[in-house]
Amino acid sequence: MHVDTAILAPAIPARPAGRPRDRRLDAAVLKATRSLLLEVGYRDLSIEAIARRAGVHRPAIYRRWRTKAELVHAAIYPAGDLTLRVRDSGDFARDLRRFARNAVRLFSRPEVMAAIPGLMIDIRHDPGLRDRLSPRLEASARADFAQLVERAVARGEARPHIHPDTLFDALAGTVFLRIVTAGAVALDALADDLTALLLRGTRAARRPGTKGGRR
Amino acid sequence: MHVDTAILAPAIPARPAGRPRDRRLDAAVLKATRSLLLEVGYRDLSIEAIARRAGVHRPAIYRRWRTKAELVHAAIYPAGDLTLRVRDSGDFARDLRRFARNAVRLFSRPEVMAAIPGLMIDIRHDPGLRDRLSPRLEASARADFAQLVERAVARGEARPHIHPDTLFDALAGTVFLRIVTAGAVALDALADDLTALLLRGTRAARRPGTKGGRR
DNA sequence: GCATTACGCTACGACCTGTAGCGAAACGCT
DNA sequence: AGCGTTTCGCTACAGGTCGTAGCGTAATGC
Repeated sequence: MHVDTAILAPAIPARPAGRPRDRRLDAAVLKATRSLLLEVGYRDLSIEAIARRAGVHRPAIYRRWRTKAELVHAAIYPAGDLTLRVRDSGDFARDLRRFARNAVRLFSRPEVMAAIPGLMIDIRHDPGLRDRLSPRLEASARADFAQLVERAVARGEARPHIHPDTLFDALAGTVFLRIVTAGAVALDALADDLTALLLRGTRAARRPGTKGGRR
Repeated sequence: MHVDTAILAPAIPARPAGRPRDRRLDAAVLKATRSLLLEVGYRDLSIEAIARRAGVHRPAIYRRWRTKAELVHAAIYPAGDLTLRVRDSGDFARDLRRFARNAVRLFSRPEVMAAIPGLMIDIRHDPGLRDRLSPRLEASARADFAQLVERAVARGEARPHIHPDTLFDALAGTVFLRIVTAGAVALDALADDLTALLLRGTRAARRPGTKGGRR
C-alpha cells in the first residue's frame, strides 16, 4: 500500500510520478485470482488465465506482482494473519480453545487451503519470498500469541518455560496437517480435543490407583 | 513392486506377457527425480528434465507413473512411512520423544520437505491420488501409533480418551509447520520441548513438590 | 511542453505437456 | 518357428504457459 511506500522510502513522494495505476485493475485481478484458485487449484492457476478473466493483459499483472506466489498471497490476505489472533480474555484455557477454533476456521476456507501448499513451495524456492510474506502471514500473529502466553504464565495459569512458538505451531500445525490428510471433517471435535490435550497433556491423573480404565 | 501386483491381482501371472520393463530405467528415473527435486524444487521439476537426466524418453516415464506427484512419491518413498514408526518400549514418554525426533529427522530431509507441499497440492487436485498415496505415506504409521497409545493407556501412563490421531497430528504437524516457517533450525530443542508440552500440558503444576525432574 | 509511468495490445522465443506413431527388441505361448 | 504382446528409442504433434519487449496512447507531476 502507499503507507508502506511512505514508511520504506520517506524521501519519495506519495505519488511516484507518471500515470497512476488503476486500482480497479488490482481489484479485478485479485478477484479473478481467488475464483480461479478455487476452480482449478494452485497448480493449474496460470497468470494467463487470471488475466483473461480479469479482462486485463499479462503485463499489467507482472507490473504489480513478481510471481504467482505473491499474487496469491495478496489475493487471500488478510485471511491468514488476522483470524489467528486472539484477545486475552483472562482465561488461558478459553483463549487456547478460541485460537484452535480460529485455526480450524482459517484452514477450512478452501481458498486458504488451496493457497498454502503453493506458497510453501514457492517460499522454499525463493528464500527472499519468505521474508516478504512471513511478516504478514504469521510473524505478527506469533508475537501476539507470545504475549498471551506470557500473561497466562504471570497469572499462574501456565507453566513457565512454555515456548510460545512451540505452542503456536502445535495449534496451527496440528489443524493444518489434519485437514490436509483427512479433509475438513470433524473439526469442532478436533479443536476441543487438541485444546484439552495441550492443556492437560497425555499423562494420566497422578493417582493411577483406578488405572484400569479400559481392558 | 511385483509383490504388490501379486497381492492385488492374484489371477494375473507374475510375468504380464510382452517385453518386460527394464528395471534399470526405473532406478535411473527415480534417481534423476530425487536429484532434480533437490536442485530445482517441485515446481520447476519437469518430466522432460527428468527424462533427459535419466537418459530416457518421456513415454517411458509416463508408462510407469501417471503424474509427477506419483513419480515424486515413488522417488522419496519409503522415507515417509517407515521413519515415523516407533516400537513400544514400555515407556510412553520415551516413545513420544522418539517419535518427535523421528519426525524431525524425516522433515529435515531436504528432498522430503521439497516433495510434501507438492504432493499436498496434487492430492487436493485429484482426490483419487490421496487414496493411492495415503496408505503408504501415513495411514499405516497412524495405525501403529494408535496401538502405542492404547497400550500406554492400558499401562496407566496416559489418560483414556486420548485421541491417537490428534496426538499424531500434533507431533508431526507441529514439526512440519515449524520447519516450513522457520527452517531447519533448533530442531532438537523443538522435539524435546514439544514432547514435554504434550506429556504435561501447559498448566502450571498444582504442587511441584518432589517432581521437577530433569532440566 | 516535458518526463514519467500505466495501459491495451501484439508478438517473440523458449519450454513443457500429454499423446500418437514408427520400427525394433524382448518376452510367453503354442 | 511363428504369433501376440509390451517395452524401448525416437520423432513428432497441437496446445498451452512463460516472462519480456515493444508499439502507440493515456494520465499524471513538474
